[in-house]
Amino acid sequence: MKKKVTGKDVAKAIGVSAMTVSRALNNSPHIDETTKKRVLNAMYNLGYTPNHIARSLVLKRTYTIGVVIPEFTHSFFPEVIRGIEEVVNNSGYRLLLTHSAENHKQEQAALSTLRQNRVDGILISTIQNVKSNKYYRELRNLDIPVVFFDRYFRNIGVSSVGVNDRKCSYKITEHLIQHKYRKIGYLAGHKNIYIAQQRKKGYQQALNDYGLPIVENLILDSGFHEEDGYKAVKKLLNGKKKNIPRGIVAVNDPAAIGALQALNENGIEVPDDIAIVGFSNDIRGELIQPPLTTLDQPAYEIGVRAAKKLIAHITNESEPVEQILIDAPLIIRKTCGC
Amino acid sequence: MKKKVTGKDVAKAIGVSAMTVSRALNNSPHIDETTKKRVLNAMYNLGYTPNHIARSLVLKRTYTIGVVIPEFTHSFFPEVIRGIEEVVNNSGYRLLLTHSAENHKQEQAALSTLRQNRVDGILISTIQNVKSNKYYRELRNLDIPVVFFDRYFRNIGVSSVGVNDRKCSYKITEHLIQHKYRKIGYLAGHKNIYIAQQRKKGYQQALNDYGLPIVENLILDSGFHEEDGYKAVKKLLNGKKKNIPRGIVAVNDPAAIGALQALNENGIEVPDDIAIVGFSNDIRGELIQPPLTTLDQPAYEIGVRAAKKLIAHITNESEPVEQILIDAPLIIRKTCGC
DNA sequence: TTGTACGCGTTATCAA
DNA sequence: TTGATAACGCGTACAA
Repeated sequence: MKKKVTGKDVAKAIGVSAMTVSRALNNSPHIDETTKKRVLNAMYNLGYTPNHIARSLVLKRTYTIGVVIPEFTHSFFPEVIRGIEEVVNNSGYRLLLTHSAENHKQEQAALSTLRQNRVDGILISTIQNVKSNKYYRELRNLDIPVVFFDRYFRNIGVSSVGVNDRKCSYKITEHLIQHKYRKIGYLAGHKNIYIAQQRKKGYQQALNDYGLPIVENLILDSGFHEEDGYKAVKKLLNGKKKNIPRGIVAVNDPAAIGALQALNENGIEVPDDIAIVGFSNDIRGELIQPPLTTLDQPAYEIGVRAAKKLIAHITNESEPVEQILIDAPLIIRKTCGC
Repeated sequence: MKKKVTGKDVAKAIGVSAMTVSRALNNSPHIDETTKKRVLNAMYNLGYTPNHIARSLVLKRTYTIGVVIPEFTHSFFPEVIRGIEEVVNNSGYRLLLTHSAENHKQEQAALSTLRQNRVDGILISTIQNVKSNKYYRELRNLDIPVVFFDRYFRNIGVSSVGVNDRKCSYKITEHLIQHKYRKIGYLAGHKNIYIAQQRKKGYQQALNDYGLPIVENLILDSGFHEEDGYKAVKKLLNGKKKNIPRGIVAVNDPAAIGALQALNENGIEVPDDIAIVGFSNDIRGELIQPPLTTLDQPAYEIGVRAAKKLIAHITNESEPVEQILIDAPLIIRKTCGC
């Protein structure tokens, strides 16, 4: 294990001051070209690597962006990170990645880690079972800029980037209605999540706009995962016949996939007996039988937009707080039956 | 934007020295319990967050581990990261994530970034088109420990964690042989990648051990992606009949999935006309028609083992260099036809 | 163009 | 148990 070479070592090696080394490194105009070359040469020969830690300490900027993601397994977040990563790297920043595992304590710890590391800004997608947004309101008072992505809150003075859940949910519900479905049920996500609320509202508004009644019994309690959709449909099939819809709008793809499995197991033909649509364009939706009609949640773009907005906040003190909504295109496959 | 509170501020607020604050923070035994409580209280009231940057500068340790991954889209690496993350978090480290995008320049930049940030160690899965391992040999001479994961080199004095490619490839080839397949082809990955070489060797050795000839024409040039498998099989089907095998061992699942698509498009029944097996247990393998027989590359475990080994190297100067090989269990589904 | 002095926020060391 | 001082590696401000 070699000892680390410092700027001073480089300076000593060629008989200049540490400042000259620093100037060579940072392309200062106040340095002779010849001297600069000598320094650069010596750096290379000695295997010098600038100490970003020390640099950060004096500059009070780390050029590092912190990310908090709630889960890793789903294909969505890795894709978002790819988008973030693209922007961040091209802007000379680094990425410090943390993980909340859908757990409040871990999320707090993650935020604390990022702050201790003095990241210049934070991108966060919150955990799901948020009881109140009081905690997140405080992020506004943090000493560094924050941008929410995918899962967000409005009206708390923090910028966010997400899909236009309400509008898109409306769109896919409308798609079913336009194809003559009338009795349309809903597979709901967690009540406390803003996006779940919005998607439900979109579903309800579509029914409303087309003069269809909103039937509470057709709205099934569920969650965001396969097992949630699976259980909800199992329960539905064991319940009263009159509560069984002709079409189902699911809060997301995993829930739809779980539901589809339950339907398949019970010999119910999709879409002939019951149609079903999802939300998020999970990688499996295309392969499952029958292929799932869904909305393409543009993960990569969400990452890109969120990262850009955050860097704007970092760079420009007066960058306006904004709720950025991205449209999710409809992907028509087989489960809608058209 | 509030000004950041320092330890000095906390000290001043209650009339102690900065050292006392530091001691309270680090659970030093040389501090009075009452004083400690006063300090902790003041920290809370002032909203103090320790500056990890400054701490790292003096301690010469960042408690940060750097990761270089070659790609993000595939489901494999996110899962590895989950494993790494688990270990790293529970050991009081942080994760600095970088991305090489299968590109040599970006990989070098990533390593440079990590070194500049003075990470305590590096986990790296190398890019694919490596011409020589000369570059990676130099990692051994780095001033910090390195551990390869998934894609690695042997005999260059650096620890690594990966699946036992040769043995597992042997195992899945043997599976085909034992089910009476005789004319078995191979969909090869890149020549320069160690794991591709190993998998090919496993395939060849299985043929050999069972007294089957190794026919060069049955070994198809290919790559690691869907389109590579797709093209290779298209070419095969347009070529001479005698070169068409009864079974195909693919270097990995994406290649197998691409190949399967080509077979489907040409009306070739799998497994009745041609059987095919993959390697890596891609999330899609289960859903594709027919479901893919493959080997379950234990991504999470690879991440865990690699992170543990790295931390061992960091903590213990004389931790032995080791090539850790993990077994990939066989997952029998439909494409092998048994 | 180059160098010197100082400070960034923290901790190790030694003295009180 | 507590505090003063120096040091970590670098950049800003100023002087030469």
